[in-house]
Amino acid sequence: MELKTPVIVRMAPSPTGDAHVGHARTTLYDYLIAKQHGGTFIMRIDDTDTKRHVEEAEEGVFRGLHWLGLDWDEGPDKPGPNGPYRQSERLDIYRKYVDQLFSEGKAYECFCTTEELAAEREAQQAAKEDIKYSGKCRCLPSADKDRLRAEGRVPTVRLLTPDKKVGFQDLVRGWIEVDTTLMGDFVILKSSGIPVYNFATVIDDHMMKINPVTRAAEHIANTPPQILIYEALGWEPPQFAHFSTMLNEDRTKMSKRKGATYIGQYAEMGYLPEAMINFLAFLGWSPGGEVDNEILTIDDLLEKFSLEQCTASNAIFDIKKLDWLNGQWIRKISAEDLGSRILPFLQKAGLVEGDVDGHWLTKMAALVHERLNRLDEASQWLHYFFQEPAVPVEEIQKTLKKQENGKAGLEAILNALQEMDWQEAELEAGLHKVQEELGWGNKELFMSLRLILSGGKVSPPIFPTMEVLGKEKCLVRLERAISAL
RNA sequence: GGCCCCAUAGUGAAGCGGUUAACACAUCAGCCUUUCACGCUGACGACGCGGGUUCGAAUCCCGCUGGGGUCACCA
Repeated sequence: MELKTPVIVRMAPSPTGDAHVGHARTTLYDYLIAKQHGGTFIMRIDDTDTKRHVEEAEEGVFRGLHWLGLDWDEGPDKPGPNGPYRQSERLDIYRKYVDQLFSEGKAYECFCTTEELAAEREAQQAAKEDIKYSGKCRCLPSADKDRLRAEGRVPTVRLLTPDKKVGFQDLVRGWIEVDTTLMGDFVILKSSGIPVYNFATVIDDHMMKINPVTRAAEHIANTPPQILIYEALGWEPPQFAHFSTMLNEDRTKMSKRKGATYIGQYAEMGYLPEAMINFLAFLGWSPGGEVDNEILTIDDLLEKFSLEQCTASNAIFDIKKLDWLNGQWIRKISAEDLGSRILPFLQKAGLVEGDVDGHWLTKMAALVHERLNRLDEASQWLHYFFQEPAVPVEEIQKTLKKQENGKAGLEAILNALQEMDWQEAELEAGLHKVQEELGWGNKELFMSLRLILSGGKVSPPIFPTMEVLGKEKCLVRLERAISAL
């Protein structure tokens, strides 16, 4: 189905303090759609729920999105022709349209209390009837209204919903149709004078000329009532696209209790924004056909993305694949870049205070470049560059058990090392020479050296490690080990 | 429970009436290797079930089953 032009998309999060991964994916798709069509991307804050509103929460959402490298053309932080961009600042606008519907007889006041409505619903549930508003206040005589008002009741406004079928052509799912008799007259203006989400959204989307309306699948059920509002106002509904839901491994909706759901958490775990974007893009979309490479930059996505290739089925957030993708991205950036990205994690692990010599940092990054899947793993690979590791005496003895003169051999190595030029290549040549003289096997020589220098059995290749560690530290550790044996 | 959406290997997915049903992650094996990785090669592994339609169905239709969403003066 063709996309109507001009393309103006919007992302409308409620301010929750951080960007949910679902927000992030929708924002990414919005961003791509807008850019691909030379359109506009508007950020709008849906904060009509005053009870939940938290200051700074909006900023938190933006921070997460910005970290990913996503940005928009207009929004609360980017004034433009369609402002204001917070629903809480557009209340007058909504009011006007409520009044219009009211005066046209398309909406009416409802004096039912929350308790009465809850009781009504319960009764319906018990009787296994459809759960919907009965329409009790539809034809309330004005005398009754006055009486209720005098009692102090403040009415809500409900839309008079016609009995019919409403449908729409979803850009990713095709035709979706619902019978309105199932939903009853719904509230459009709360008694507080603030419109309900569905109403505010329609007004904003229409005034901002949003097309297509893009959002997650949980909004499918909101679409029919929204279309009814468009129709009541005499407006033409936009095109809609509902993206698949992201699920936990156990197929439940992603939530805080079941692992990381916020972008900020992924940043802290050491994922690269580039990898996150790459990963999120593939959850609910695929380039289709033959793909030679799944490592895509945002520019690649700009070229390949299409609404048509979006999937309608729910997708499980597979963190293992994210890990792999993140590793791929780590390998893709330069060692220097990796170094600067690793630094905060080394600081957080308490290995580094303040700055580190950039050249040295780059060399360390190079050592772990092919070994990292996440940035936070750097500390476990590099700790011994900053801290003296304990001497693993037992492991060293085990490694040298076939050598009667293990200790003497290590002393010979120490002596030879003292004379060496501290360059990777020199060290390699020099140590091979010592190895020949000693007659030790690879494992005996290099594993014991690795144990002594790094304190463990696993490390990057030994020669570059020695070079980066420096002559002094290496000799000291060797001496320490010899006396400990 | 009503309504809506969805359904290809463990996961992400290609496929749009005729294919030996791609590819990627994960898993397993081998190679590479001075440890760990990276890399390379290979293996395992799928059309949820039942009916139609059709010469022919993963592809179209219906039912079932399963999963998800939604039924608020939340968004």
